[in-house]
Amino acid sequence: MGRRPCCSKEGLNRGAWTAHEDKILKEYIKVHGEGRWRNLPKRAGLKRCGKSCRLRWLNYLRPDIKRGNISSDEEELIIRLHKLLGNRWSLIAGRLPGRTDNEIKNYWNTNLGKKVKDGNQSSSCSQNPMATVPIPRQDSNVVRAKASKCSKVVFINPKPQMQMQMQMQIGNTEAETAVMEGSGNDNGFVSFPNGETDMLIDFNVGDVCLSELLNEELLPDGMFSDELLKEWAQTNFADQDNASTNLHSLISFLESTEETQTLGQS
DNA sequence: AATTTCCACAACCGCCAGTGG
DNA sequence: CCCACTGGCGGTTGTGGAAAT
Repeated sequence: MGRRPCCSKEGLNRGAWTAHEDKILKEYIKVHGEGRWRNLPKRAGLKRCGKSCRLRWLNYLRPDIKRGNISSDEEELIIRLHKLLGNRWSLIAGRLPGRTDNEIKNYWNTNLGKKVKDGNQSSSCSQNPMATVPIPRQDSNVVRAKASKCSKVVFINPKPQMQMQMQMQIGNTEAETAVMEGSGNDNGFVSFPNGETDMLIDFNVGDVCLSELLNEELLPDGMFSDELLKEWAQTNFADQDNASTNLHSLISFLESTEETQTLGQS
């Protein structure tokens, strides 16, 4: 049994939207709100697929859309975020108010992708002697939630009293648990009192070294600041009964801060 | 001026995750 | 647990306009 298509393709308009269609869609959403995209075309009297309506609304008709003229600041931010997040356009777009994932994706594919490729074949996690996980792709330093495994911990300027053993679960089984050597507390776990240490988690998932990104000051001020990362670290490590973690938490954290920002704006 | 090539971007497609019955 | 529905995401394609020949 195959998946039911989102709509019957017969008798539907395709290709570029007309001003008239845009008007119908805008007015319908103004009255009825977003959602229920499958039924929307029929109710609104549009000869379009529901998905197409959704896309049109999200990418072009929403009132808060900012179009064209991506500034150099935005461009720089996109590059940094792409280095951190990879092709997660919706997440990147979430950090750029008024920009859509589609616009950023297109901009990357036509401009930044080439630019970055030309100008950057430099450092990689693989050059770090601590790296143990093979790197599947060399062309980008990205975090991929599905492949996330935390493989190392880096202490930057560790204070003597903060040197400790650290255990992190890097997989689902006990066999996949890594113990970071060093001196530390008895139970092998670590907590992060406010401001007590400069500690970074290195997600060597074959794609990214977070500490490398930070050391290169790739992360923009106020975006993934030290405070933000410390907050994340506390969230994920302060509970000593549950000190295991993985990269999902970072992605989730970024997404949650995004939601918070969104809520704060509205 | 006509034709070809290149580029930007809007739109489509297929897949996946979340959710509710 | 299974299944269908829905919304969302990222990759890819199609097309119109600009630039080059």
